Amino acid sequence: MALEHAILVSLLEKPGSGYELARRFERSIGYFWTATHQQIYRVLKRMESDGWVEARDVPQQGRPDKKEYSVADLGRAALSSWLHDPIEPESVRHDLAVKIRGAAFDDPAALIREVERHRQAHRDRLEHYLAGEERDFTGPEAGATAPGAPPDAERELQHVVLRGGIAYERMMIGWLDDVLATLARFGPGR
Amino acid sequence: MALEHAILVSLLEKPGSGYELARRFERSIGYFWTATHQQIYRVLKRMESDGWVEARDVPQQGRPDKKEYSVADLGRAALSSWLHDPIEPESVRHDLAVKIRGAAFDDPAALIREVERHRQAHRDRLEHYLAGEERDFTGPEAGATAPGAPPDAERELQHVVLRGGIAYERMMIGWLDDVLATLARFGPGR
DNA sequence: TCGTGCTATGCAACTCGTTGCATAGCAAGT
DNA sequence: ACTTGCTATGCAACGAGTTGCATAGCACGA
Repeated sequence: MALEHAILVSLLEKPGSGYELARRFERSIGYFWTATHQQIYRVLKRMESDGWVEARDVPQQGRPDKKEYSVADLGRAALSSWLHDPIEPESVRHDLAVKIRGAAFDDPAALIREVERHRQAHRDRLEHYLAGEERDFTGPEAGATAPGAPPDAERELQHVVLRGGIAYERMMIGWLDDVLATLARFGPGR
Repeated sequence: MALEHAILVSLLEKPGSGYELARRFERSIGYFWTATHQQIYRVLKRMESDGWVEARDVPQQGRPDKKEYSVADLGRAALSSWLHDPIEPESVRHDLAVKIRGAAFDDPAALIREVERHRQAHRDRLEHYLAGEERDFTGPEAGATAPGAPPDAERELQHVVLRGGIAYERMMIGWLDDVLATLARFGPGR
């Protein structure tokens, strides 16, 4: 399980509340990990009772109070130990691939719309990633780090992960084009 | 949930026992879906009691008997209805990406070996996929289907899914090279 | 004959993740 | 006054998926 570790990384990058974490998991962290607020609150609670993180009540004006979490020494140690443990390469789960093979026993042409919808979703994500790259990772050349910005290593590693997301979306778009061309060959000739 | 649907597709391609299904999930179906024998047995049982599949006892010589499952009408209908329902594009989970961003708070150089291990695993899978493609999808040209072989649509759709696996592995290898180059920049200069 | 290993099926306990629902403060529009 | 919507946290129940263990037949080699 890596959710706790994803939370540790995110809190090290910047402390925040459960709610804030949930929103990050819809954006930058969401490039490679997803979680609902439920799961985040539950895991945060466990992490707090394990001494991995510490909570601090922060009153806010115009909004409900929040609990701001930050990483404790035990959490840093746990992360470090996990980083040094080897993990297995992830196994894949593609509903869409099941559908594509299943289409052989139904109407292949009926799947075209669905595949087009997925292609569009991946195009949207790609645009979103590219906009984020433009915003966060272009501009001041190496060395000229803006004040308050994260140090070089952190920035560079965030960037390479984002490039992974971009490569993934580009690959998917190309493959879905291949799928569409294949499905088209069975639509009319059926 | 698509496990039941993945099982339906696999049984339509060829009837088989729970054990045989588990092995297919380690090979061709495993390109895009994984499941342990536990899950398969449990789901098969539910599917049988729902009337989606039918079991037939098959005595074997030199081996324990097996229960061979095949798809019933209700199962075919359930698959068809699922195929016509839209699904959400899958969300991603990459432990390795968590580690890479986490490396900013530890020793980036220590991650190099792990990334190299993953790169090798993806190279192995790519080789495996390419061998499968060579074996199953080259040779007799379109139209000249061998006797007993699955019909054109089934074959073509299996092939396009395999091409997806190949594209995925190639993308991963390329990205992991990018990751290694990035990590290398922080190893010596740390 | 004893261990190893493959086929074949299954139970029990657990963790992970999702969904539905509930609460509560405050802002802004109608 | 009422509704809508955002921040913020949480419970309860369920379903999906993993892990450890157990059983049993048979083959094969040391």
